[in-house]
Amino acid sequence: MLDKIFDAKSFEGNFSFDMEASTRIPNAEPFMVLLPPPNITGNLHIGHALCFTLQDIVARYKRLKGFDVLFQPGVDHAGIVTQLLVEKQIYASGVEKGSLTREKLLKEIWFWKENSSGVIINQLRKLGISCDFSRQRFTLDEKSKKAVSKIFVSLYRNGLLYRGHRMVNWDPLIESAISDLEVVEREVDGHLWHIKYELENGEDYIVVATSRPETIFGDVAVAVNPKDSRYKKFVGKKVRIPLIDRLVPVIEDKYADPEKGTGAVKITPAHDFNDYEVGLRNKLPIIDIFNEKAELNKEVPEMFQGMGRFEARNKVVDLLEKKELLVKVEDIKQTLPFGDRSGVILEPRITHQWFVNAEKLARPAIKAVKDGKIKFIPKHWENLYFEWLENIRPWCVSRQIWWGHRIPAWYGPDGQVFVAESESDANKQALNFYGKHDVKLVQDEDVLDTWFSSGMWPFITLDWPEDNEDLRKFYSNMIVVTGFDIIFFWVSRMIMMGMYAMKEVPFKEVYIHGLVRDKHGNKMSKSKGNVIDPLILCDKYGADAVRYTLAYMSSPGRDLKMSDRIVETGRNFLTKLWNVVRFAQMNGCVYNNGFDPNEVSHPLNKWIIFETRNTINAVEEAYKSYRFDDAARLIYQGIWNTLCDWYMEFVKPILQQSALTDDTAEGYNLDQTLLKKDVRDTMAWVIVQFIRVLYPIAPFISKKLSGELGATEVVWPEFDNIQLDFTDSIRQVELLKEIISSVRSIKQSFRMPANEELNVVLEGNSVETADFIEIYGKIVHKMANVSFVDSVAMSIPVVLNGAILRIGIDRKIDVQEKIADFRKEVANCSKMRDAALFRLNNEDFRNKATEDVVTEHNKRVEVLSEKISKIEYIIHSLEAMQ
RNA sequence: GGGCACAUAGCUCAGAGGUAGAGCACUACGUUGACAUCGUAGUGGUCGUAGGUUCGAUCCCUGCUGUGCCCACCA
Repeated sequence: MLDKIFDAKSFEGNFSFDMEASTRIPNAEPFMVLLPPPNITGNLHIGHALCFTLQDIVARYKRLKGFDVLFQPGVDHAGIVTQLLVEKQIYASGVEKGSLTREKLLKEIWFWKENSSGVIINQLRKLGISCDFSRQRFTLDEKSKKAVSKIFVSLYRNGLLYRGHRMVNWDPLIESAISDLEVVEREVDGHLWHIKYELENGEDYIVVATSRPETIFGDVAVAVNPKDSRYKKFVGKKVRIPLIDRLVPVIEDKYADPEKGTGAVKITPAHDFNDYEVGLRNKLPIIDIFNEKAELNKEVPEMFQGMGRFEARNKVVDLLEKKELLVKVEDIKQTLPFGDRSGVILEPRITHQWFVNAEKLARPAIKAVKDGKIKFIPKHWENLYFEWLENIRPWCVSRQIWWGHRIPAWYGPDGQVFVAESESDANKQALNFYGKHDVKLVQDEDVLDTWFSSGMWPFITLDWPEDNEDLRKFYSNMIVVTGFDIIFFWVSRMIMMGMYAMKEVPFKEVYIHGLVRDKHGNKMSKSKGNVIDPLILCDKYGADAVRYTLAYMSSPGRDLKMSDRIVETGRNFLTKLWNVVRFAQMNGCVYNNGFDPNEVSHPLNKWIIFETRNTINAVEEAYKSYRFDDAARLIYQGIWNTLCDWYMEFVKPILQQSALTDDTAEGYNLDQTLLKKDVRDTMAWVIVQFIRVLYPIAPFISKKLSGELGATEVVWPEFDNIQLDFTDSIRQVELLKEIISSVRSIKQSFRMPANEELNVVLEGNSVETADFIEIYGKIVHKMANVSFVDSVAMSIPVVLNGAILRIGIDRKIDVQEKIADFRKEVANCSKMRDAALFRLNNEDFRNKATEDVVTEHNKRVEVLSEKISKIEYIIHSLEAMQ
């Protein structure tokens, strides 16, 4: 027997789903859920909890539906983030900055990884995520390394990957190139300094506006627009760069915008993307004035060398002012590029890097989605996907850090590049190239962008390039569930890489979930202190409650506002379910494997079977279309509003001997014991069906309660064999519900105590009144405290659907208020009826509306008319009572 | 500058071309042997705004306003 107190902690810890996750169904239809590998940098946050819960629901649902489900887990090495984190720790422990070696760092990170991935796996278990942990993978494990090298070499040989010397976004803190996607634009306050550039002969000057005066040392020209008459006279002449007196030409270039600044712009090709282009167009030299930390290098006057860029800026401005070369300073808002990981302002920098020709890889990836081979849910995210891929630029994949996939390229002493899957391959190539053995090759120091390997995750996890059954089965039979923020980073790259390596889409569906926010709708962040830890929530309310709540709130394409309060809704529901099973147990309900719903005879049982079947069919539709919110809601309503509020109350008189009279059974020629058994079986059956469909969302409690009821196996409910005729049962139960509600409502509105015993008369012809009273009399008595009689002296009449109920009263009651209510209702009904009539009188409506709608309108008018005349009759009789 | 999404009850959100829904909150009553993490009955909305399409629009289309987000540019 269940405890009175529902305590998730008492049983959730006892379940491990590893076994069932690794139990596969050999010949069934394959289905794979690709878990986005969490970074090894930290704990799981509430966003992970949402993402993983939703995919776990899918995985469990598919398993119940008989698919061969592979739910593949893993963790991501997360290059830059991890390295920054571990470096920080090492430095904090007293190691001096320059002294850290590659070997030492990697050793420390591997140590960190072992610990961290263990923590993550435990957190996944706690959340009940049913991955197959025996197949855990790591984006930097040996198999991944092989696959990454193979793809790298293949892309290189096909001309889709190359080494180039060009301008990239450079992070001076990390001291590495980063990709365009890792750049975040932020608006900051800045200044625009207007600086005099004097002509060579000193007779005149041009004023140039810049937000970066420290870069004047890298200036190689001043550009003006060819159409700008103001500066015509300067073109072709030379101006003097302040402070260093270098002479540079004034050139014409369309890039100079007469509207912006002063219309004359200084050109610094080494430190600005636009200037770089101008430089190329005009064959200007390139003067790089920064080192990799964005400190000024030997190209600048000695007093500036080694200075940081911001310090240099102040100094330059200072000197300019002293030399009266500063015309004015404007305050401006400017949007600057920051590194998303380091948080520092980035520098454009010309370096040697490896690039992927993303434009070519994007074409099949775009086509796959255009052709509908991959569907985004919700669909509108496809726009974002197309927008990005259609304007994609070369993808810089090399990083000047140590943690990651080392680039499989080797250099000869003359700089000759040998790209190979292994060092021995490279040596072979070198032998071939140089024609001699002893040429020493040096491997590229850099590593690959983390997303290079993440993009291969769908086939890396299936042991590609090894040909195997799982790879053939599961590749392209996957779903990916993830947030919109990594559509560019991850989803699109998986599609590009997948189309390239496998010539086929990796997955057919991409479910994009919303962002979890705090209760005010703010983004969660450590600095705001509004972060909700899913594991703390699990401790407080149980993992099932957290899962249920996340599912309940996840309507497609919408963000979720999370709070403890909302999780209570989930917890309360599970408590209710717990008590449902407790009630069933107390009344001897046990799941009976041989129970046949077709055999039940009591209309209450037929009715609840009907309701259960309908609801669960709807739940199935919801799961199929990934409407987790609908699924959660439907189960909630089915259990709480239908099973608890009605059915369980209906059958109490039957289950509880003392309240049972022979009448209840006799109407159906049933032995009391048989009827009781019927109800017990039905109740257990209904509860078990609901528990089964709840299982994907709340697996712990479902397992526990299912077991308590004696249904050891969780399988998806099947209703195909139910052939019952429900018509009469539904009509009767609907009337029953209406009677009970009406009596309760009348009692409340006249401020009668709910437990006051009253007599009622049922007048009507929709069902056989006598039979109805015989079957349901006791139930109505128990639930509404009224007894059916043949007549009453004084009564308050109530209009039911197809019947009138007279509620007997033994004293005069002020019915004025009630009369007013009824009048309001008449007015309401009339309004609705008139609206329907108005349409019916409209020829266009009759001709153009569908037949069903017209029929429905006719029916509505009829029903409303009847109702109105009944209410009017009631008003009349109430008035007579006064 | 280009694009996407959203706007429904006090709050959080579902919803459908044809009679507006839930949970929470609120009001009143209630501890009857599953459950006070509960029960019963209520209150509460011209579905952001202006047009258009339609027999009919809260739903479809367009403009507007507001909110959030993405991309691009900035001397």
